[in-house]
Amino acid sequence: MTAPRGGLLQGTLDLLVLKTLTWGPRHGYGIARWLEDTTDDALQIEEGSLYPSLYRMERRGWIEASWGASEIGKRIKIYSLTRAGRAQLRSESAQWRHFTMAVAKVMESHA
Amino acid sequence: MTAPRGGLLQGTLDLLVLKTLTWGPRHGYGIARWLEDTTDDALQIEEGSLYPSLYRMERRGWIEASWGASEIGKRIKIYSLTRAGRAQLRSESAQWRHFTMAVAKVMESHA
DNA sequence: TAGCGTACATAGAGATTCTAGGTATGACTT
DNA sequence: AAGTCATACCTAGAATCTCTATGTACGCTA
Repeated sequence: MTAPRGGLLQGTLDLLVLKTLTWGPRHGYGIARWLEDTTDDALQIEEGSLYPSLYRMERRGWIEASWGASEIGKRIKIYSLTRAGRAQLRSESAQWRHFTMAVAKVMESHA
Repeated sequence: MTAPRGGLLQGTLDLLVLKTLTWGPRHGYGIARWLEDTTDDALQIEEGSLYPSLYRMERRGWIEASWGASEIGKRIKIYSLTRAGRAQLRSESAQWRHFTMAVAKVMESHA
């Protein structure tokens, strides 16, 4: 589902997660809640999309994880941005802007 | 993949093609050229993405095709929007705006 | 006749997202 | 005490889309 159509996130999940982590380390569940809150639930973060995404990005060296405990005493896996992750975020941000501007040119075309 | 990440079009190809056809019937190759011209080549429309997309949309009843001839005498397949295609375009347009606005909220967040 | 642009088509690979399950713990309710 | 809910992580497999690579065909031009 590109994005794709199957999925509503259309390939932007990594970008969204990386951006979220610029506000400090967070665990997966917390990232999902923050994204949903920030967008007034316009974005729904499915766990079946989120955890594989986190795993991919960790493997690529964009984020790193450590185990900790939440305020209510639950075991959580805390992710933070690496230097490479910051670079990746800059790159994906630029690509996203470039892409959406191109789509906007088409959608706002007249004639 | 999309959206997707493998692909640069992230699942928006159908939307872009439907929008292109609001300016009148066009053949596949012409749609690709128009999109590239309109976006100053920011979007590259691969034929391996375009033709399957046209097939899908024809099968779904969003566009319909008829054979014709180009100005230089080549056999071309001319697509036009159906009523269902116009409805689909309105729907996908709205979803796209909704989605990009949500992403923008995240990307422009501060804190 | 070699090359280029036009024009359509498809198979298979690659990538991402989603559905649908599973495991575990603590807090709160009945 | 038992049931339910929210928190929290994880994974397999399906679905979908885009891309790479390739093939066919024709007309023009150098």
